[in-house]
Amino acid sequence: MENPRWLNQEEQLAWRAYLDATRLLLRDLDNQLTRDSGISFTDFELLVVLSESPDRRRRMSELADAVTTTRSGVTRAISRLVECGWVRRVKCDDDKRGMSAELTDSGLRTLAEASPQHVDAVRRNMFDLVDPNDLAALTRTFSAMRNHAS
Amino acid sequence: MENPRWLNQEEQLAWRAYLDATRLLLRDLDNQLTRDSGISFTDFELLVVLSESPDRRRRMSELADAVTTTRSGVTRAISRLVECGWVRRVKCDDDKRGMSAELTDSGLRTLAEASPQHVDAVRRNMFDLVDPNDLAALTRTFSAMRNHAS
DNA sequence: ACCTAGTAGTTGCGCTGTCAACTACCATGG
DNA sequence: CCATGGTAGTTGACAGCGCAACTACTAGGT
Repeated sequence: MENPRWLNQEEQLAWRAYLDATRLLLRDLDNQLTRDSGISFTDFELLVVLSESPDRRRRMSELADAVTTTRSGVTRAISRLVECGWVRRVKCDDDKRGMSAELTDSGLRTLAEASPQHVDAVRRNMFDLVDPNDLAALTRTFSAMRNHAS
Repeated sequence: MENPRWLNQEEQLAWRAYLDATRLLLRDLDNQLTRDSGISFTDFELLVVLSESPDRRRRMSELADAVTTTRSGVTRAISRLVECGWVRRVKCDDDKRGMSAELTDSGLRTLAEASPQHVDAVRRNMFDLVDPNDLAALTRTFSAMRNHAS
């Protein structure tokens, strides 16, 4: 690495703003959810994925992919959610190793109650601040990054 | 909250891409740093801030602001860095409550060795994938978000 | 000078997340 | 039909982080 390609002025600006804003945003969203609905952000995301799944049910490993975490992370998160009565563990019949998580009615209700305030927070702290002409640039950039990391 | 302003299609796309890409990127950078240089990403950021400070020295609370963390987070991180010999704790003489962290020569050397590979990773996983015309949009957006959260 | 409200930093605690190791199971080839 | 390499999920050990409580100190008003 004899000739490092340092970031130029503008890239540094973008980089720091991105890091700072993201950390602030994620902490904020987590606080808002915990305070208003007693759910952590990660748990909320899992509930969302489950609610959008056929039969409100999804394999553990698919959940891990869907929210970009490890399998063990999902195991523990689902354990929490089961504890709360929002999710049920269901054995797969086509793969005896497999486990699915299934959203309960209570979980769906909780999600429905938490969602409006959450979207509102996402709007206030992000999308209300995004110039409409810039939205496509964000999508382009982060899609490219996600695909690259895949 | 009788009329939640749900995200539209494009906003949802942007939102998920942003979340996924960011998590992947941060994990990746942390792994790269740990593997290649034995430093975590948070610790690295602190070393950078210190290296840019007058006398390579900075108050604890300023460090917390600079990297968008809590004070307790900084206390523990600095303890780790002191343990490694990369940072020294220095009492403030103008404020007897105060503490500063000071980068040691060894810390500076470590930082200098780690940086090229790190910037390279940041480039490969982010800036190489950003259309130059989109960079300003990123800066605008995240600066606005940071200011809003402040 | 003193009292009080506030700030700087640290620490105990609990929570969450990751890694590596483990068990149970699948699936392919001989 | 069994052996073998790979996959699904869980768990134990462990590290990092945030909150709240605490100590030490500052600063402004009286």
